[in-house]
Amino acid sequence: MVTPRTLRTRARILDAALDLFERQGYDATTVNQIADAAGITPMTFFRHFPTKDAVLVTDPYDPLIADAVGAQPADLSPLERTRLGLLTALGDITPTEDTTARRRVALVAQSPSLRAAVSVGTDATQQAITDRLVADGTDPLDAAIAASACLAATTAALLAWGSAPSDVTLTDLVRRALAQLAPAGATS
Amino acid sequence: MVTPRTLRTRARILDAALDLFERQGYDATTVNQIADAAGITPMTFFRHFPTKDAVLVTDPYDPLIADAVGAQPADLSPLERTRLGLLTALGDITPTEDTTARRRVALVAQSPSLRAAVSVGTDATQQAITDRLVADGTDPLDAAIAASACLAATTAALLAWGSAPSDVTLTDLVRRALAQLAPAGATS
DNA sequence: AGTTAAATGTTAGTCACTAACATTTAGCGG
DNA sequence: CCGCTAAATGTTAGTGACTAACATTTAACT
Repeated sequence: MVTPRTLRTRARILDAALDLFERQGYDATTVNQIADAAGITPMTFFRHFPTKDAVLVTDPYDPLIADAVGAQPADLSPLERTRLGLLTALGDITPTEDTTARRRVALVAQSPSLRAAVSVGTDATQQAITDRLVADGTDPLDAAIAASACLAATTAALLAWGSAPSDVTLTDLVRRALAQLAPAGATS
Repeated sequence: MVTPRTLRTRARILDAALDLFERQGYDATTVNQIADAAGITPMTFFRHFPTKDAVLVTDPYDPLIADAVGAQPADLSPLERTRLGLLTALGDITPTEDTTARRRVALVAQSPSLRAAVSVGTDATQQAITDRLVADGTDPLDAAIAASACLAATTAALLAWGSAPSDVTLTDLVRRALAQLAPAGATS
């Protein structure tokens, strides 16, 4: 059940955490400090976020992305299908860009331990794409290669976006990243 | 100072850890158990390996790889330089393939938390390659994209190798992985 | 306003990992 | 073979992320 109270508490944790992370760094900030600043107990923190890094790392877009990949013409190479699928999905996702998104990404880009946390999420997305490709008859290894390479390029663009000038859009950077993986002479 | 005693202890820890990981899984195995099985103290474990996952995850090849990338013709695209550099470096690295390598990789492939640990190492390698490309005048984002995409494909091949039939060599799989990132019609 | 389920608090614990200091052990010269 | 010394190990005590079980409060809805 999603009650208003839950949302309020969640928002307060998020505010407190982002603030502390930016002021003292991610590693130097303890969950206890976040809980204190949010006026709650450490236990309550973990009821809203399964781990400390979950405050910064969340991406529930896996099914959407996998579907977009699956919707690409099956006669293309796995890499092309993944590439075009990601570009398509990008259009559906970026509208959500709220103001805190950039703060989050900038923080993630700074800490190696956080990038590890991101990689867990990416791993799930990769698996979703891979499964979808394999279901269409692609060899599992080829599928995993295509998915992981495209996602790695996308992630590189995402992290760069965190510290890019504010007039640079995420969409631009991701397009540029995926363009590098395009077969020579492709236009999209 | 590398004394024989140090090497013995290190080997005993490694044996005990691999054995326990394979029998009970990585997450279900505690450092205390490893220390007990190796006849040492938990503290001593951490003097030989900085973290629990360091027993399985180690790759000191960064400078070698970065150099191989830098040695590729500078008029190629960043992606091509990275791709060819990795293929070159592969020849210098794979001879080290000892019997436990496959056990290690197979274990890593199974646990998400371990793949996160791998990604920390990969991250360092990516940075090394990126720096090298940037030093030659490549745009930082383009460099990061090329490095991360190529490494992601390589990692996918590595993980697949862990559970591949024993007559499949790592070299074959990596070549296949990187071939997918080649411009259309390339031969190497 | 009262009921009740959802949200929070409390307590006690595990596990990875660290710091400071004490103790043992192995490798070395005599 | 013996002692000396530095390297290796042990001990103790602690921090921080995270969990389980149970008690308590709070807010949504009638």
